[in-house]
Amino acid sequence: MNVSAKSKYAVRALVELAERSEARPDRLVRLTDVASARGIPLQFLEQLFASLRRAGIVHSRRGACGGFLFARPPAQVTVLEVVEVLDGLVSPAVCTQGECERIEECGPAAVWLEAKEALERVLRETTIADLAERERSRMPHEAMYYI
Amino acid sequence: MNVSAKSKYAVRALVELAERSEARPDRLVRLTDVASARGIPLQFLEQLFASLRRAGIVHSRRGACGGFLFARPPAQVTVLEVVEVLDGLVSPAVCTQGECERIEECGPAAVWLEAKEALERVLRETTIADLAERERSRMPHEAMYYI
DNA sequence: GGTATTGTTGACAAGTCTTATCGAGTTCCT
DNA sequence: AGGAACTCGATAAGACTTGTCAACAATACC
Repeated sequence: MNVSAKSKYAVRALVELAERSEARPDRLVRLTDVASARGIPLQFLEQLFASLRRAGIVHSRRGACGGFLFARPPAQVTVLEVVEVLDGLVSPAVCTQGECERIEECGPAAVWLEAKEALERVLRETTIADLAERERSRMPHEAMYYI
Repeated sequence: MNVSAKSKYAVRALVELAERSEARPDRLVRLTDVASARGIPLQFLEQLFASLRRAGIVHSRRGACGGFLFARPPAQVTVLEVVEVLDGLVSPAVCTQGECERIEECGPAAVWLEAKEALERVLRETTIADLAERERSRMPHEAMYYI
């Protein structure tokens, strides 16, 4: 009953990406910078962003001056979406017995389903932009200059 | 982001235990019977019930005519409690960085915390007795006779 | 064009978690 | 005492997590 390190890393990295993209909309963001800013193993982060790219959450460009940027505005990327890409479907539990044909009558199954829906609701209502906003309002960065 | 098979097995087994204890309050329930009734590997179930016993959820007696019974009424045993005994604390995520001293300002951490609370709320509001009740009302057992 | 820079891909590996299985030990009824 | 029934610790296969490594491909800049 845990969100994996993958999802946690990815959410933090996407918040960093959102901040850097907003500060310098003209250029792509290198993973090297994100990794060192947030203390995430670079080569692990590359794996995560490859998945995010395939899922259509970010775009990338190779080569010098390459990097990543959001495919959609961060306000349209929910935490739930990120978690599902990296951890698979969020479903606290499915019936252990494969051939359970009376799922409708199964008390335990109903609880797991309710739990899943409560969890999804929370994660779906928060976007990457929300998190970036929260971070900015609570931790005004001295080193961040607006030109 | 999954409840382990341990918890799912345990909840189902506890529901069975509640039903059998109610039907025959005078005698202890053998795990052999629970395991075969619910299709749970017996020796795996023994492990789970050893944990439940240490956690004070059930009592046991060894030897002939031994078995298990609830230490408290099933109406006072929540699903959350069972899951926490078997799966550990239900916390979707904690900060990946061990030495994160600004937990209060961390946007991502707040989301994980909210998710955790939503999940706990659902699991805490359901008891084993509720599940046994649901099962009884939806699946009236032909073989169950009330004297 | 050549070269440095940057993302892409796949293989691999240590550690941990899950899901059991086994056998010896312990307790209690008869 | 003897045996039935439950208890407990050790062990283990397999999957998953969390990374690491190395070779490769594309792009910009000189």
